[in-house]
Amino acid sequence: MGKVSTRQHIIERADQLFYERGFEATSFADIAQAVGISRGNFYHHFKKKDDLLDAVVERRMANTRMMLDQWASAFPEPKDRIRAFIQILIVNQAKIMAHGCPVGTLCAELAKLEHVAQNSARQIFGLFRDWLAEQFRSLGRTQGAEALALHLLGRSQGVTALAMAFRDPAFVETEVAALERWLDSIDQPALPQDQPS
Amino acid sequence: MGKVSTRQHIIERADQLFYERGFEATSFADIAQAVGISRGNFYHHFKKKDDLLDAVVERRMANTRMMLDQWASAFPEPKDRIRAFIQILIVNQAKIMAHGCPVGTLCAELAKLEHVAQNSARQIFGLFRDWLAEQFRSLGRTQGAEALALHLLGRSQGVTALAMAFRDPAFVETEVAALERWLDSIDQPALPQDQPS
DNA sequence: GTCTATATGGGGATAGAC
DNA sequence: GTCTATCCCCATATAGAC
Repeated sequence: MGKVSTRQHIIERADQLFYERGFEATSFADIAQAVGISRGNFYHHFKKKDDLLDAVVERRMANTRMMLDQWASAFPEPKDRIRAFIQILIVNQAKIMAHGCPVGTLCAELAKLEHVAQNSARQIFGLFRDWLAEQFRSLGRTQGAEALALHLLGRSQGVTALAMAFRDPAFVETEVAALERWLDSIDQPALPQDQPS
Repeated sequence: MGKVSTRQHIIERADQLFYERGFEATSFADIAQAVGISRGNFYHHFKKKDDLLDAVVERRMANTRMMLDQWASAFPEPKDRIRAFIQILIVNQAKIMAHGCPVGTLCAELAKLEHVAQNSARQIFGLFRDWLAEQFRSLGRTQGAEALALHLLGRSQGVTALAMAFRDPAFVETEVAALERWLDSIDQPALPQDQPS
């Protein structure tokens, strides 16, 4: 407690800078300066930039899991849990208008670089997809749960993309309201006690 | 005719490479090689990389205008025009899964770089927004036309984002079908001959 | 207009002293 | 674990011959 390790400190700052400026555009000099260490010290903790990227992706995975667990604890109702997901767009509105979605923009950048870490980055999306699908299943949508999850994930990605381009808070709020109406309109079938055939 | 100017050739190749690899990740050496000229010759045509970016954005603007005009000529019905927009996701499916949307990914990259060309890039989105809004207005949606346009633009951006991350053709097709159902469900009010008050 | 140098700077990465 | 010093490469950009 109190003081985090230098390694952890590097990962945190790199996470932030990769998000704000992008992976490639962030140099070791940038991170070293943000952390307050020399560039040389850097290589004691991470041999290659890709190693650091792996650590950052791992951190984001862990943080995502924590956030999803927290929502699950805080909200017993699946719809409230899904609403919490939608509300990220409002809670992080300023950051999203400035730098987009951390997951989406990283995946896009790594795809263009044909970077090996593409697969790990996509798994963060996978966490959201699976968690959302679980909530839709709890709502009785046992069949199309994954499609619903991907639909919602896509809708939120679309909002972040245009939020970044146009920087219009009103657009974000309009779309969030539309998403919440969409969620409310999801029919909640009676619990299937008897399953035909 | 026949042979395009070297300048034009550079712009075309840069356009393609900026899309496939990203703006920053594409070097003059890459473009020079693709065009088949020396790096030195390059600077005869463009003093700075940013000048080339401007030219590429201008080209994309012009190409977008041409495409929209072409759709307007080919389809008299607004719904068919909007359908043509939605169908880009199918027509360019392979490229989108590999490199995303050319406009969205460029805007995202420039936003992170805090690049001055951000404003020009966003105007490409503006072309789509305004053209789509006009189609919705033709459908009788005189009030919420722009919101509908942004909604559709956002939905399509969301599809490209997840298409790039998951590379799942089935997802794209499912979402395109959903978008077409959404479009069909847009009520087409009777032409407002008498306007209250 | 096109080429071959070349200048200059920044990036990732290493060696080795403390 | 942290530092300074350094290597090497590649990027943008320039100068000047053809």
